[in-house]
Amino acid sequence: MLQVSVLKEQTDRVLAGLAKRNFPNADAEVQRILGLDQRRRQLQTEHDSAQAEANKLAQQIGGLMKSGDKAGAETLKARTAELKGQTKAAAEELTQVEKDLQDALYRIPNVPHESVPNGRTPEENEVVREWGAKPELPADAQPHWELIKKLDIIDFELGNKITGAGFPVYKGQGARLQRALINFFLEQALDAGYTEIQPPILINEASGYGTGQLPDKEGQMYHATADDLYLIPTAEVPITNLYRDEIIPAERLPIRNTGYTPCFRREAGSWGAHVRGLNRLHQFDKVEIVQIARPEDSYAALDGMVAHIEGLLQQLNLPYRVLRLCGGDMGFTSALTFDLEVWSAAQQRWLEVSSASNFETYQANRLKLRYRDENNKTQLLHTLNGSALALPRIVAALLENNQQADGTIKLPEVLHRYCGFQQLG
RNA sequence: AGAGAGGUGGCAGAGUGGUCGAAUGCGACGGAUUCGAAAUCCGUUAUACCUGCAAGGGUAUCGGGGGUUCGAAUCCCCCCCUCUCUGCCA
Repeated sequence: MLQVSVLKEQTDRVLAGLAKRNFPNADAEVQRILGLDQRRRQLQTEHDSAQAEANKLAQQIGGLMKSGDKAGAETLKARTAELKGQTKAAAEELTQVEKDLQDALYRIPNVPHESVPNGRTPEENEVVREWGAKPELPADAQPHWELIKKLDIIDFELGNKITGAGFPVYKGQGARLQRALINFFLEQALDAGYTEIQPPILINEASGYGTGQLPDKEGQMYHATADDLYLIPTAEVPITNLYRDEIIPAERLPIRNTGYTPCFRREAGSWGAHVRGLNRLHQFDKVEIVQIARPEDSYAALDGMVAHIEGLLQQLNLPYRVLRLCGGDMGFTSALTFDLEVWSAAQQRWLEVSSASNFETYQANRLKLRYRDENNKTQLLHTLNGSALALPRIVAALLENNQQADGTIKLPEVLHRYCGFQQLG
């Protein structure tokens, strides 16, 4: 969430940013928050001064009791009772105001970076660059959902039997290709200086709030209600929450972590014509990269992450393009997001395989994730993350783009040593 | 899962109703001493919020929440977690 101080001191910038997101009623919401904050401070002052007097009286009463002055003590107690009523009333309203304030802040999305283009729909995202040539396919080329059936490497029917729709079973070369991709991605991240993390894939409620999945994306996560835990939608959640409530020593910055996890998304209401095959799943595999950086370094870090992801796609020889998301298409918590899309030759469309974002202090504020600056003052850090990469659509593009006339699939050379084979089929 | 013990500052560890935000030790930082270092000595060493131009002042926090009391780290209730033993188990 945003800091009240930012809303107060940079109101115009915030409002301009929210307009870029087409966020309704921004002005009224911000004014309401500033009003609540003012009331909060007022109540805090009232509470504190009443409590301060009560604390003093309690000491005096202690002294009187010791010296045996019962009557004097009783007199002071009467005054104490009065103060108690005051502190209690102030504390109760304070709790309510703080809750209202927090709820209101939770509803305000992050302020977009100045480079974020205007726009409401994905069509208005800015294409930053394109790489690679779209392949020429054989005449009888097929989409990946036909190829996987023919090759018998990914089985939706079986997944349907044991779990349900959107939980495919990877078999034989399909399973080995998954493992190979995961290893390739992890090794590449290690080479780039990231530290590998294996986090839990169930998280508690506090972690969900920390990175912003809760409260607004409640319905997107699978909820294990018996233990009140959530299945992670991305490794971002546990890996970033590692640093919740921490003050990081400056010399440890930036923190660069990577991790492979399965990811679980309910994707409620998002099933349509374009979600066949591997295009959208309830469970999928992903290697994530996460950075925690000083504010002044975070945009360079974001560029570095995008460059790293591009390097992966180039080694896989997948044509891709980099998009700078417009205000209307950006995630709630992000200040700037680059999406990377690969060309799916048989479907003749771009598939999103990665999203890299800088959240600035939006997550860090919830996480209470800080460091000490040169003046020894605690400051919020910036958090960033990106997929490097999500597997299913990579597999879809690899299959479609590399299908041969004889029905086999040629795999990019970089994967051979990880797979133990050079082609599928 | 059952029984027992316990959760205190960066760490270790005292504190069982009053001047305790908390002894002491270690660590860290600053200074003295030294040619320099070790040792020694002196000092500093949490976070958030309120107030103030500032210096400062105030409030809260001893796993979390609630309660008793003029006053709670200390007493009571609920929850969470850790350790030991027993059981179960990859």
